[in-house]
Amino acid sequence: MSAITTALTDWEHVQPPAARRLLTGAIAAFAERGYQATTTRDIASRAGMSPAALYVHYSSKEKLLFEISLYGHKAALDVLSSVEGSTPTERLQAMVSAFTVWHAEHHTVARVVQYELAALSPDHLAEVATYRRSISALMEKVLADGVSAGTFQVDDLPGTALALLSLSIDVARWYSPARQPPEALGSLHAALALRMVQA
Amino acid sequence: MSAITTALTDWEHVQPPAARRLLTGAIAAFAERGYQATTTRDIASRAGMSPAALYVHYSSKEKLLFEISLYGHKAALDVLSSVEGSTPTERLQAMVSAFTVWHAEHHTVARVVQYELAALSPDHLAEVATYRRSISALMEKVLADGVSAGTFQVDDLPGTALALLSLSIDVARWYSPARQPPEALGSLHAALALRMVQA
DNA sequence: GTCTATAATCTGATAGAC
DNA sequence: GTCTATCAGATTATAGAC
Repeated sequence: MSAITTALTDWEHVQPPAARRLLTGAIAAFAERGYQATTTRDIASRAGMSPAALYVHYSSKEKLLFEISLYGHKAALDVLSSVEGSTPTERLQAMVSAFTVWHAEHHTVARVVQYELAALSPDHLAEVATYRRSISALMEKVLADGVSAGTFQVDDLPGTALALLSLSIDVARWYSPARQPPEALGSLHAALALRMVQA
Repeated sequence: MSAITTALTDWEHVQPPAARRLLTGAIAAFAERGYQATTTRDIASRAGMSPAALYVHYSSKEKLLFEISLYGHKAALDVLSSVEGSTPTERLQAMVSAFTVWHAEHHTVARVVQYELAALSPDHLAEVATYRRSISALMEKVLADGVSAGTFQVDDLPGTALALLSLSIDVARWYSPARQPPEALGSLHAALALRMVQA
């Protein structure tokens, strides 16, 4: 597990602890009810503080969302880019599996990353959009490699890449830990993905 | 096109016209910014009315959301259940294609249907949940039929059915008419779906 | 760095005239 | 059935004491 992925798991890089409590409280609240339905009082009370204390650590509610979204996007990109494998087949399976596992394991953060983009300021949205384009590019690259090698047969490359990402991203919408372990879901999606593109 | 699907396209069954203008305005607003970020003033002004006029036609903002969500769920179920085909292969392709086309063509309503469930009251959520279970059951049925007939090979039936639905549902998240016609996307998804389950 | 208190604004919804 | 006016409460954010 890379440094950034480990960091996302415990958020220990967010200092001081009060700022971390606010951030993890905000993640839980945003994932549960959405950004707009979450109040600063709600976030502060989850962190055991008064509403005013939030503004010592974050200049606004939107800035808190941005911190979560930015770090979440970095972690999601890291998960895809740190995959290893000597063939396109191996890499595609590892990518789809890891991306699905991440969306299941971190489904609260993933929900904020995937469904609260509209609440970001234009500047902040532009910044996370660069990470989103990198994620799409990685998926398109492995498909192109497989086509070149003759192991994949893909008619619509951008469309197929988007469909593969959809499979993992949509996990954030419905996943609940009670349903199944993330790894089982990752294996299923990796197998389905391979069948979708195999020559 | 069945009666309910035609009706969803123009909402002519919503009477009087003032109620319809409020409802279509609410769909646009909810899809654009989400339910919580949309104000009753916003909805009313899109319909060319004062905020107070909304309450002559709908008893609350949540009731308006429920009307949209309920009818949207009915239409989505209708799209899946009115599919024809003599073999599981034909029916699966037609179902995935039609479900994807519906989510692209009606991506504003679909966004409300798929992403605003948390804003519904417990009673209203329970009512739309019955439609959601029917949708899942239809997808699981066609897979089971294909397995029985020997044309499909499916290891995890509920998981694969959910993955197939995900492919279409996630369209509501990213679709923009500028990107591609709904039918092209439907064909792509139908082809990918078939490869996912073919024996 | 946290608190209490509060400013300034916005929210869903209602009252009553026309 | 639509309007203007408004209520009662909630919202983000700030001021100033400790």
